[in-house]
Amino acid sequence: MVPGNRFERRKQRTRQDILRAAERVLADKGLFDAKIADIAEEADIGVGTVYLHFQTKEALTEAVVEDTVTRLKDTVDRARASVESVVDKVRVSTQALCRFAHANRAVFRVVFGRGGGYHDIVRRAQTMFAADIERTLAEGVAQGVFRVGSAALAAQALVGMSTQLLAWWAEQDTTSIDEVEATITHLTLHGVGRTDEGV
Amino acid sequence: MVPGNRFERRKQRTRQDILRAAERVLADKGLFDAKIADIAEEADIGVGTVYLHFQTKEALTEAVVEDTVTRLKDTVDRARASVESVVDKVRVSTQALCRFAHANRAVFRVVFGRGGGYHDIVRRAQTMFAADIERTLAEGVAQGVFRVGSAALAAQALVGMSTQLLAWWAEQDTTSIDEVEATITHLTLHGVGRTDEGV
Amino acid sequence: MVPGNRFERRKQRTRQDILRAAERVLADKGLFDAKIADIAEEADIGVGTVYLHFQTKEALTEAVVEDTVTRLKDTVDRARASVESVVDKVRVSTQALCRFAHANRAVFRVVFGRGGGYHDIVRRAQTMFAADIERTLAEGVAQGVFRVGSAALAAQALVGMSTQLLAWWAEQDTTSIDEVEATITHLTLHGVGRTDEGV
Amino acid sequence: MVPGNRFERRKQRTRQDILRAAERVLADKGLFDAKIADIAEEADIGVGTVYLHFQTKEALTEAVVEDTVTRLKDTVDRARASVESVVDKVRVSTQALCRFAHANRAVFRVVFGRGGGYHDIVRRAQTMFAADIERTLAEGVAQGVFRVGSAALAAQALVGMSTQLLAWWAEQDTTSIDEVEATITHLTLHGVGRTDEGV
DNA sequence: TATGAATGAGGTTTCATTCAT
DNA sequence: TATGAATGAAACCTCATTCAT
Repeated sequence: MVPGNRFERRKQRTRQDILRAAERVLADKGLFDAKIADIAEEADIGVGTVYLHFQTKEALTEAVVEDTVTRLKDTVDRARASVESVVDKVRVSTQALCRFAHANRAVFRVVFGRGGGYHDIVRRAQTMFAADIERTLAEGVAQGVFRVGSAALAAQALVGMSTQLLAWWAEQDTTSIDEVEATITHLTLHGVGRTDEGV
Repeated sequence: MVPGNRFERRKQRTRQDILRAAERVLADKGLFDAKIADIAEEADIGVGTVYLHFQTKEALTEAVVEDTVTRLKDTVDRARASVESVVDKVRVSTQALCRFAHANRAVFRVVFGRGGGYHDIVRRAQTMFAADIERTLAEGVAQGVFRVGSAALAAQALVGMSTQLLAWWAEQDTTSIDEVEATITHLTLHGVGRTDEGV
Repeated sequence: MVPGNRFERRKQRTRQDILRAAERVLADKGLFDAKIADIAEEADIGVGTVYLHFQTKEALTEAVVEDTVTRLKDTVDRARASVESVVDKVRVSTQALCRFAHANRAVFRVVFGRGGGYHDIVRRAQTMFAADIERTLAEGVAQGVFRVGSAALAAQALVGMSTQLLAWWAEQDTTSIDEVEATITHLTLHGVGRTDEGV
Repeated sequence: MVPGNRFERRKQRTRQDILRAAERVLADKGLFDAKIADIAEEADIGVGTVYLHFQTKEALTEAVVEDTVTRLKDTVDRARASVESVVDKVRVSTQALCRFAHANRAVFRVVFGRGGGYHDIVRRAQTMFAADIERTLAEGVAQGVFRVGSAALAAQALVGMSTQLLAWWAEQDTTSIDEVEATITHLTLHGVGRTDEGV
């Protein structure tokens, strides 16, 4: 009823159109070869309209990245909160991460793949994820379930491993996401070493 | 002695000057904000001279990356060849990688850090490293020392873990390279799990 | 009373709102940095509404200038008509000009200050003022009261002197308008020369 | 002989080419409708070359204005220094100003005409000229030759009168520069009043 | 071989104007 | 009549590459 709402709704829809178009174009051309004109054309709007919604090209790409990172963090946080044991936390957060990558393959490639780390926001995101994992690791160590030298370093390493492997996976077509999930989970919990020695 | 040789030597020296200058500028400004003019100035030569040695900017950055990757691969290969057991191969190649990162901090940041994966050559390098590790893993599995689902996936994951952690380390100043090495080795062999349960 | 009148009155009021807002914005940002969007916001209306009242940006700024020039000319004309002698005409028209500048400082700065002469309308206005002054000068010369080489040139020069000095005055805060008036009047009638030599 | 000199000479020649082309284009199209591309074409060079010599469009127009103002000030200063009496100083500096305007008609129109005052540098220049004149006026007053209320205000007014009249003259073709000079000199010394009353 | 001024295609960004509601 | 999101032409500026010296 209120006119402001109608305008506002339309504006928000256009904003979402731009974000989705940007995701597609960025995934297609990469973070540095994507031109604003390409994105505008993909969204089927004028170039000026992009600047009505985002102050600079930088701001647009940051919005794409931030949008993705926020959704991913929500997903992983919810998964982690749904279980109790630290081992389960590792399992389900890995599962959530892989499922997200599977459902958002193109944009995942943009954000965590080639050139993704170029943006501060990705680094901040990795730091956030690492902080969460560090807490779980510390808890596991306290419970005598985990053993790591430095929880902080280990967390950083595990985030690196997961994102790199998923970025690699997202670039090719020969591996199922389930295999990736199994690999991450197994390496995280046991590394490459045998754990059945006494069996 | 022959004049041709003297010219050739001078030419090679200039080429090396450019490569070293490029490493510094790339590390300083990043892969996309580094201008050819910056590199020429850092090398204290004219811009035109750069184009006498490298056909395009792309060729120059690839040369920087390739130079680094080649030296790194030599180092790791030699280390790996110096020992027999698969566990030792993991240990010494991790050690070699970390020492190289320590000795080539700036350029390591360029090649494996933010935006590094943007270049095909880095991806090819990661694939090469992964292939070597995959062979070691397969050998270890055959010996009953290692246990992994897919050696190929695990190798990719371990390369990702190592390079990401080292890239992170190279950006900051609070962690010693030895801690990093210990973390990578431990996670690779055991993950975060306890392996002394029966002890 | 008639509906048409009410609409008409409202329309005229909006038009005046836009003109006043334009004066403020133009004075604030200058003739070339003032955006239509700025003016619309200052007037608290939509940008589209501006175009219901003025066909182009040019038309709006011309309206601002013309409005000011018209009011100024009315004021000066009335003053000039109120006295008889040519010397008094000089005195009172200078006085009227200064009082107008004092009462319309911001818009005076726009119209006669920096960049003002960019618009044809200002040049036409100066020509109109100059024509009036020229007539007074010619009359004074005929009466043997004034002595000038070319009344046309002198008129142009006097208009330039007055508007420039007032534009300068309008930009700063250290001089009273009365001093300015005295200066213009004195220079117009006597220049910098002593006129009391024989006294 | 020294290569640097040859490069430097060529560079300076291009710089001058650009400045001259800019003067022509600015005079032709005005300070705000002149595009960098127009100037580059007029100078018969690439657009990039303009930016090799001037950091921004603003810097280029400032250079044009500053160049003109500097030459003008030199001319007037030299003229003023060549005579002793304050009345002669008024005469010869007016003469120098008019001759400069005559010899640099197009660029004079740019700098002191429509839109010229938009640039700070023009305002600063007017202030400098006014300061010189103020000193002469004060000297004349001390000698009992001149009579003004405020030397500062009078100086500002006289600068305004001269530049405005010359800008007007530069726009049209019907008046000789000598008439303009005579008018400025006469108005400056005597205003419009008769000074021969007692004769 | 070395130089660095010159080039110009191509990118980002602005803003007067339009038009569907 | 009023609105403000949308438009796109056109401007500024960058920088990899060339070329005359």
